[in-house]
Amino acid sequence: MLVRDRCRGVAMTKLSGSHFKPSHTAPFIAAAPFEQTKSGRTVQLLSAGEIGRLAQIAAIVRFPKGARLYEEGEKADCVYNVIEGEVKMFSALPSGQYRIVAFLSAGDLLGLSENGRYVSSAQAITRVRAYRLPLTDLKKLLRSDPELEYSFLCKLCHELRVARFHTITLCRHDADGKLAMFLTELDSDHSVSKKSSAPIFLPMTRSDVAAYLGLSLEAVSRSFRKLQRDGVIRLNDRHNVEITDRARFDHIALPT
Amino acid sequence: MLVRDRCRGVAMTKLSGSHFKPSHTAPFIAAAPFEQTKSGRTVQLLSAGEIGRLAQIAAIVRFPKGARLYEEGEKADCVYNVIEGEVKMFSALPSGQYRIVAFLSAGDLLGLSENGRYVSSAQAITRVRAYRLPLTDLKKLLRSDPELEYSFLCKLCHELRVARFHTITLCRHDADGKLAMFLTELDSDHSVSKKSSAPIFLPMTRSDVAAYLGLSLEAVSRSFRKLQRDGVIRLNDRHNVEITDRARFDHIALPT
DNA sequence: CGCTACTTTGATATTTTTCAATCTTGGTGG
DNA sequence: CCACCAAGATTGAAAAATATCAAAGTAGCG
Repeated sequence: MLVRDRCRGVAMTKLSGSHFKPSHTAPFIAAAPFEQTKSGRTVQLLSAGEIGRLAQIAAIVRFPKGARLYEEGEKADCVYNVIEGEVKMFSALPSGQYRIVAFLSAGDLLGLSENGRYVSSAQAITRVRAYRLPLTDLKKLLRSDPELEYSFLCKLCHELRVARFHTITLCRHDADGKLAMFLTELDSDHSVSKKSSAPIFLPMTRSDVAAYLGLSLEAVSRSFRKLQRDGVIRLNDRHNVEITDRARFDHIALPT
Repeated sequence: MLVRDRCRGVAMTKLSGSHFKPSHTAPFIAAAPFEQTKSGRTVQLLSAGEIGRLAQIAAIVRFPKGARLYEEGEKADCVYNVIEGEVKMFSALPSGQYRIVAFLSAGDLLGLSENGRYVSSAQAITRVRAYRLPLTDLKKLLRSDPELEYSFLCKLCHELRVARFHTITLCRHDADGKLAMFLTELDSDHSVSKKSSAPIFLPMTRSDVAAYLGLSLEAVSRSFRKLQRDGVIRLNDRHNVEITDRARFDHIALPT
């Protein structure tokens, strides 16, 4: 069943429990679990049953590039689970600038509120597909389903770790180091193997990187070029970076 | 029943469900809830029943000033709920420096793990009293008690918001502004009313403040003195600050 | 094909870091 | 009770880095 979301005019697919498809079109929450695992990487936290129950309250929504999922201060009524695409979560500052507090992609949750209102804004960096979970339904479901709730708990722990690690990146005072740590972060998201030499995809602009790293966009640009001049990375194009000298790169990315 | 913790040699009190006392000596988890509230402030998330069930698996532990609650990389077996005192959570860097990712006090949780190991170290800044919750018991309890689990969920959301706000503080490039935002953070923790002119207590050293704000300790010291020279704050002693010109202070603390 | 948004590059100014020395303070022990 | 000691805090001067301002170059999109 396809319905039209009156509020935002985006296409929505209403799911029923029996219709949802297993892998790419089912709720997916990615995180590193508490327990010891062999891979040590992020995994799908949801079991088949949990996916099914979540699917019953979920609707698929699509956002074109640049669309706002929600605005800071707006009344919070939904949580989103990203299926594909990239979202930036940011706060606007009085000066007119903005700071990005997180980049979110497949398997991530956003829309967690405080006092009934969204704490920051969310905007699609690329075309985005996501599950929309009405807050009232979700709350009811979580309180009746400890297993599912536990998965959400793990996911939040994971996000907390990521946010706290981000603060360590931000404490650095060298732009090259910040950028290298940022690239490492992106790299670890998308690749399972450590020694990935596959190009890293950066959907965001230099401005966004700057707003995430607490740098001016000029400093970001200069660092990209400097790392390239030094033979540490190669910029295939603005949004595709390859690490050409892993040893030197890792050395720069090592927190100082 | 008083038992001795063999691992750390600290005094422990074993609680039984019927013995726990209601207010200051019962598990306490502070956070701003999702829903709209009148105060908008952090509240005790736990109901009487939840407190009781949590108390059954909890033991009170005491740590002298400077004691380590746990070390980064250590096998994670317990979560702590701070009753009183202040704890710093930090990561050591290869250079020998350290970065503080969070200060924790009454009502806070710490010890959340990844892959069965603690992600950062925790050290008592003052004398600390806390509940120790064995991870296996806690997990079992949470999975059987959705209401309690929901409270933990809210707490994690709260911590995530705090951590993300911290990144906005770290993006500033002026030491005065960072310090003012930090003082605001401390102030909002401890006071319910906004126009508190009560002195702010800073249990941590200048080094700790620096490690939290991504500054050198000299810069922190200079900012304290500068704000005092300008009549914005007054340092009663190293650990007690009073805001003497709220308007100017707020202006400096406004994110830029 | 041209416009617009994004990126790059250059020169200067501001700020903090760093290194070094001195000063305070809180605690200890005689 | 006082003196001493060591950790923590402050201050100064110089060096290093990014921010800022300004201008020109690219690239994607309609």
